Amino acid sequence: MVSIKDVAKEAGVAISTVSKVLNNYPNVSESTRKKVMDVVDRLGFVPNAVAASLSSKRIGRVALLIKLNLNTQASDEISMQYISGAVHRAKELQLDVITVFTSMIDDMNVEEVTSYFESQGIKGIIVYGLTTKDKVIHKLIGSGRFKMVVVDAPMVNETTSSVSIDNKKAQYEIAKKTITENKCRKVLYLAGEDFGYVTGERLEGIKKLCEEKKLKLSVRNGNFSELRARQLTMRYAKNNDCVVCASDLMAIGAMKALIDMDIFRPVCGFDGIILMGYVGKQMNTVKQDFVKISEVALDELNRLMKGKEGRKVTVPHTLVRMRYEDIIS
Amino acid sequence: MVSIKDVAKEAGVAISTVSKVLNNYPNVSESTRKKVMDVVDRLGFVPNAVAASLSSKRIGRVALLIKLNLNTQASDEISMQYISGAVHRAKELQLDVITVFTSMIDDMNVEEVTSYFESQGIKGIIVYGLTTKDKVIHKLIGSGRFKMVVVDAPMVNETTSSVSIDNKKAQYEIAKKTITENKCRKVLYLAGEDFGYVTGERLEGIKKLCEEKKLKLSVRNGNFSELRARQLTMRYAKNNDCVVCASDLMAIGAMKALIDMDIFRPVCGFDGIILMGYVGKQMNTVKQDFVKISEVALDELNRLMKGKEGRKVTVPHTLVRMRYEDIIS
DNA sequence: TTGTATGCGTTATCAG
DNA sequence: CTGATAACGCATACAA
Repeated sequence: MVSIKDVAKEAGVAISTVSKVLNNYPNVSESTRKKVMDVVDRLGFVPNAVAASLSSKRIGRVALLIKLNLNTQASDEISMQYISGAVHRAKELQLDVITVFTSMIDDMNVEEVTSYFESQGIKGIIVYGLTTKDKVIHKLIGSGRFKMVVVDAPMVNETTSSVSIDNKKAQYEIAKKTITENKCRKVLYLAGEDFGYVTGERLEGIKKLCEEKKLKLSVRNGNFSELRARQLTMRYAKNNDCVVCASDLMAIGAMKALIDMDIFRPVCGFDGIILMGYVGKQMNTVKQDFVKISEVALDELNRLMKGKEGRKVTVPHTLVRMRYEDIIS
Repeated sequence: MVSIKDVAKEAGVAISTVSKVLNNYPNVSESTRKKVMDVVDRLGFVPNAVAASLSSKRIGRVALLIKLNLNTQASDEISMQYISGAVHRAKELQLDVITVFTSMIDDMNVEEVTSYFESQGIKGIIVYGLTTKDKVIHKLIGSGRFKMVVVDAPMVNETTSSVSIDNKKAQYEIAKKTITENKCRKVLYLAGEDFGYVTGERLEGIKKLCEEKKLKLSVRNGNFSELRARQLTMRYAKNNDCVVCASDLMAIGAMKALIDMDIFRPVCGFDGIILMGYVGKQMNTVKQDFVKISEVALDELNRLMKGKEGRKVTVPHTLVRMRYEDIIS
């Protein structure tokens, strides 16, 4: 393995000089800079990230904290898009990212989680899909020990930024579209789980719409579960004109239930996952660009690590209609 | 951050002694071992993995090399299951795993990839979904620089093991089940992509069956693509009695095409992904336990890193029929 | 502008 | 069985 020592020897300079060149220090003459870079290229030297992060208190690595939920197809798809966006952007920003799955830290307390991340040389963390139940993560955010970006949860402080779409607005818009297209008066709304932050925001959206339009609104807790949505639809859809769902998975469950019940009600979802295309019926949904969201999250983390303050960042969304023809490949 | 030094001081022993206790060295008295462990627990000390991997020439870290394929739902699901299995087993084996996505090393040559992994302190790599096109990975395997386990590709040498189900047998069995259930004589087989290793093995399976049963076999290259499968089915299904597919995704494409053509032909798939349950029709398929496969891969890598030789490991599969009722949650 | 020396947290070697 | 001490590869304060 070619190390910085080899480069130094070969270039006839000191190790520290090589280090300075590599890290773009100002006080290096152009001639030695070139001399060193030539050797670096020739030897194909790549700095040892492990050693660097040990030695330096600087930049540090970034962790993507991902929930591994094997029960639903949808979360796999979303997680993968998040990862893809983050990895891509990290490469551009020259940040060293690692992915950490919540199952790895499930049974740890804050101190343990902190030491775990520190033991990995991590300075910044992106949290995807935080719920109010995740006490440990909340403490982690409060501790200020790491720079953090929380996707889809309104956590903001000195060292923490939040990144998400405008959930309230999106829910308002997609429901409005569906409802006006079908002239509905009575709305069945299947909400997400109590512990999710987006649940409340989306609920506000539908409430605002129903107040404005003077619609009758029935809210049921669908818990982001396809099965639960199916049951609720079976039970309550008949007395309503449409089913507005806080997630695509619930929309799928609702739609399949309606088909089995042999009645028609317009259904709309939320997220824009590919699975929607497989259901056979077209449905309105909010399309979130998860790749983009994750890229923005990384930009934001980069900003925080440069010492800036935490803030709230909103990413745009679109309204779409998912069809099988669009997703097949 | 509490370090090994703090533990040593607190326990009144030398740093090296603490290290020995932590790494289960033989020559440590039971009394000091206990004394040290007490302090470790009390202080909540977690060894710094970064420093450890810098210092040690030993075990080292493990990388999971994952293909990020955003075009298909199916691969997301499979990747996530692989990751889940690996992460879980790694925790049990006390191995430090990191996930690396192929997009990160796409434009590198062997030397660069090697330095990249070395710079991450990686000693062992698990490769998921290798194709014959991945020249760089092949060179990596040949180099013997890392201990490697290849999932779903028959690569075996001194430092490389292969882990997979018996693809030939599985394809034989699922096709046999479907064909005998429906008394078929003419079989349309939609094969995987040319570059995939499993493609050839599965093809052997169906060929063996058709020879034994004296069935007429038409093989088409479906390229693991749902769309391609749809097109091929539209074109060739009418003249055949059934459609045997080398992947679930193709089976879904074929089934949807058949529905649109308004003709019935039994279809069977391969993999056992959840998406199968969403298609509306029940289909036979081979269920691979991707979590289990990944666990086995990690066990195998652990074995290699202990100096054992590479070998071929086969994981059992099952035949199932996927229904919506089974996958909804 | 360049080089020297020290430390990051750990493991490994070798005396004691 | 235990404890100094030298690496590991790199960054950086400080000296030259």
